Amino acid sequence: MMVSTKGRYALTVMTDIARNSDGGYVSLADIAERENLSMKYLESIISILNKGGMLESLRGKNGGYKLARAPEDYNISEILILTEGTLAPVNCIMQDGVKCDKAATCSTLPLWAGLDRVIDNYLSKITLADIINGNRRKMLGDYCEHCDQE
Amino acid sequence: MMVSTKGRYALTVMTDIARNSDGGYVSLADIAERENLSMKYLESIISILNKGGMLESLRGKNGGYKLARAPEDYNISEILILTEGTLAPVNCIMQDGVKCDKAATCSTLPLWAGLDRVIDNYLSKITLADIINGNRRKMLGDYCEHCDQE
DNA sequence: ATAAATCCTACCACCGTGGTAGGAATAAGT
DNA sequence: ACTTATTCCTACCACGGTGGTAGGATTTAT
Repeated sequence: MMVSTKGRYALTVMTDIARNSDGGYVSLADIAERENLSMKYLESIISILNKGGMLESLRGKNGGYKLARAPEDYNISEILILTEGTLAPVNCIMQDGVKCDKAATCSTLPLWAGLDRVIDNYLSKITLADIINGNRRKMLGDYCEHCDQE
Repeated sequence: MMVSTKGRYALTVMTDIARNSDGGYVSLADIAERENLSMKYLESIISILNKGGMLESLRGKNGGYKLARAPEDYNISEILILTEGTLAPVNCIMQDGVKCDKAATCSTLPLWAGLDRVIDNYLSKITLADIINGNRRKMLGDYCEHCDQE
């Protein structure tokens, strides 16, 4: 598995804030309660999002978090890369396409590089707004079972 | 990261056997030496491949392993699923598309399902023969930098 | 009989995952 | 000024998977 709870919860947090903000700050306690997740654990994840510039925060009473940009201006790839560190499907491919030292003679490298591209291409084209709006056609593409009826 | 050394080495083993077999059996010691990998560790991986029907084995002197089918009849997805257990990018999607219990109300599930499909679609269309033949166009697709010159 | 191989079981160090705990700093409302 | 609600920060920890290692039993060709 490539995306741990860190990345998944980060996305849950982002969508929760987007849905419940209406311009103001959303408190961590509210998010944790709504999403039924540990507030303490969420704290460590939201801290990454905040330091990474995905959120704006306000301390003290009535404080909380809100999105730094509009939902359509976040792509899923950047959120997951920030929280997970990398989305590379294998250890022999690092960030920014850097290869391992056996790369020159490795016959399987093009496979991993291709897989990496396919994954990043998919995730970078989907936005936070797509998730909030339930854009199933964009997320599931030709595999969407119900898109024809919708 | 989604594919550990288990899956990567499995693929290395399969390509090594395909290239060095010419109908006969290839010994584990030879594979380990050629690929510069621990023979003992490879043993545990090749055992999975063998039990999973990917290989045929012969014990005793002059024994070893050979492919059970032609290289073009293996797709990469099945090799990796056998060795890794699953290729699902997240824990909330299991094998065969089974979803978690919050699936009905989960707004991020279509994203993960879509990602899962994209990955499986890519890996199931590439064969062992493609890797051996260095079919960069198929593996790297539009991202292949050198395909135009080839 | 011997050598060369697969096969089988057991063991282990390390690190990432998925948390928990406690308190310090800050801001708003009274 | 005080209280309350909130973020922020540091430290800690159990568990399981990864990436091996070790030793021997079994099988087959020569």
